[in-house]
Amino acid sequence: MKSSRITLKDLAKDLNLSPSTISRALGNHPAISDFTKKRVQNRAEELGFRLNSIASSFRKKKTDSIGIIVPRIDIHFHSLVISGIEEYAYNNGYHVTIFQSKDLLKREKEIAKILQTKMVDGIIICLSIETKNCDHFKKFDKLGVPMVFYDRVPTDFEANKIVINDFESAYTATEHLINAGCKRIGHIAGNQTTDIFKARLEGYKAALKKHKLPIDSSLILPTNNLNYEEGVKCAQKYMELPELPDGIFCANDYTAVSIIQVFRKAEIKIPRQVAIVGFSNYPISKIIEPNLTTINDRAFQMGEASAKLLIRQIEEKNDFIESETITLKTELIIRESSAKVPVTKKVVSQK
Amino acid sequence: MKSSRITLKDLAKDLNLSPSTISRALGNHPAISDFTKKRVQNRAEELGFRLNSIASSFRKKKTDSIGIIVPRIDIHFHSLVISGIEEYAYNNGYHVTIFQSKDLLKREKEIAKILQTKMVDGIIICLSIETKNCDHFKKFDKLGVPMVFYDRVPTDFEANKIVINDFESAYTATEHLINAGCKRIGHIAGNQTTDIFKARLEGYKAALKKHKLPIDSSLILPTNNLNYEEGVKCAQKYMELPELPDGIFCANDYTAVSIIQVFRKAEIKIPRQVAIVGFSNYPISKIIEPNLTTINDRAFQMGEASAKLLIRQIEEKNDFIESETITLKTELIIRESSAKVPVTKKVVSQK
DNA sequence: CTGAAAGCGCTTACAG
DNA sequence: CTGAAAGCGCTTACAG
Repeated sequence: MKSSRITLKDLAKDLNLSPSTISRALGNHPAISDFTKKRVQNRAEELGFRLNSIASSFRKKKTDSIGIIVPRIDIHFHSLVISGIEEYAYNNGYHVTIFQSKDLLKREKEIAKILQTKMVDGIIICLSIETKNCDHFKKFDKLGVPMVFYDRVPTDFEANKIVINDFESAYTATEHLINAGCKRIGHIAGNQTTDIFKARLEGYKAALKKHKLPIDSSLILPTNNLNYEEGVKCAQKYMELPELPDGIFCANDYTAVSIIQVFRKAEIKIPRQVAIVGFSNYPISKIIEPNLTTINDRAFQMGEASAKLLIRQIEEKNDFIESETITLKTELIIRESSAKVPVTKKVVSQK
Repeated sequence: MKSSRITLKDLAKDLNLSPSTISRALGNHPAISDFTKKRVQNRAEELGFRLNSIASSFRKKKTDSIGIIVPRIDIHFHSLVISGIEEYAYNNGYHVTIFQSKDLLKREKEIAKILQTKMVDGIIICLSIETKNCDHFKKFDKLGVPMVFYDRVPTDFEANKIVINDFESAYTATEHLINAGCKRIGHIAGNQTTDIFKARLEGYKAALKKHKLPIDSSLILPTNNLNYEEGVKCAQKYMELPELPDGIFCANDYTAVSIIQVFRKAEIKIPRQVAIVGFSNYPISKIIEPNLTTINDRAFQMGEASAKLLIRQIEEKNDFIESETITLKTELIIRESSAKVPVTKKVVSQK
């Protein structure tokens, strides 16, 4: 059934040339005459010859493939990152193979083992939420396979990282609320075992301190996953307080949206009574009413930057660089949900 | 820098066994004694030996890899499908390599050529919006590489397809509006060069006919991409009519959401004055107020089914089957946006 | 139950 | 500018 493919040798026989010459002609080797190249390339096209890139990879010890490990593909943030990776990789002759850890350490370890056999040229990873140490990735260092981590990155070992400045972003978001006139600012915090959410909480606190506002722990509500349902619960907790906050910085957009909806049902005016700022610039932030002020976390660019750094490391093999960390500039997108006084639409870039 | 990997031959020498035996022991071949297997496997683990699966694929002419071509990874529907594919593939020993056509025929053709060299065992494809014929995929048939198409599938040649019944789903959605008491039902139609959107329009018309309601072409609004902005324009067009429709079946959720928002701003009551039904069960359909009645299009299951069918075809090589088409059951999820008379939450499965 | 040998389809250092 | 030859790291049909 599987009709046998034409090999490079077949093509060589057909053209009365050696396999060496065919290989070089197809690879556009400078030593081959233009006449021969044209002849070979035309005939290859005619016969529908396709190089067996597995054989080629095997011989060259280079697969032109990048392994990606993400918690889940269907989380919008990760799908944007993957899209950015694929785009950059494609334009540079690489292809991407994707694995989902499902946020399980066990599965992440399994995938790491599989990737060691797949001979990928490099790996891009967002750690699972369960991952506390990166021993299972150390083998890649030994094998000389470069790795780049994004978003949830390791703290226990030197590694290439693409991150945003969560502290600064949170600081900027909180300061924006302060500038809008808020005095009692709450924070819906992400899981405090994860560094990025710790940093967002710290940024929030720092902004309050800077502006001499008290840090009121009753206004800081912890969550596990920052999902919509947890947001609803947080909104209810705020409503049970003797006094509502007048601004809330949420560690992501889902909780921000749920707060808006619960408050609106309770006839609490947004932004007049409570101004809201989210984090991530999810599509819903442009649709929810009022539109949500939020932080653009550069998901697509994070993917591009990850792929770019990884491919550079694959191709340069610069022995003097131990690791690189690239911090992307975020952007505060100001929309209606924080406009205590009506503002014209504007954007504040984090410096 | 790249420390040389341990090969199977090294392991053989270390254990004083032949490479044949090592290969069989690692592959759990029945002819090898349990004692030898244990010895080999333990020593492999000790030395951190990892089989070079490129060499193995090359030799076996089997890569255990599936190529995926989607328009874009960051469209939620596709990210769910990919997630379903990855999940099923992973559990069955395959990995997935993803390419984005960006809805460009030119790029889709490029990717098809690349995949011919990559020696993938099979391919899953959602056609680009520009694709009118599938000549660029015919080569895979010749090479004996199975293909499965989902969602946007070819009509010009026999192929394995995973689809939903768009006609029936649209019929069910429209009939639901009729049962809710609507008499003047509009439809926001998708690009009519795409079969699935043609089918949704036909299903809508068929339901009206069945219930002896007139088909009023002024209520059928065409769009190109069914995006939010087009939805806004459609809403405005409806408002310019001498009389509003009392129900609208939208070919996707984005346009449904935009209609809801524009109408609400104009103080048009939903669902009392106009009932709305969407299509796809996007996350936003649960968040928008009122919650959106919609069709669950089984994106994740579509991915699972695609992978399952593909892997079956890869492994069975049944020469008697020309092609298979699997139609997934959709589900009408009834929420507030269509509740002319208040209903308790329920779900109607398409039979 | 184990081994020797051939070979998968390329690429590349070497030679001319 | 082109070719002969070796070999990448496995697997498997064949032999014992």
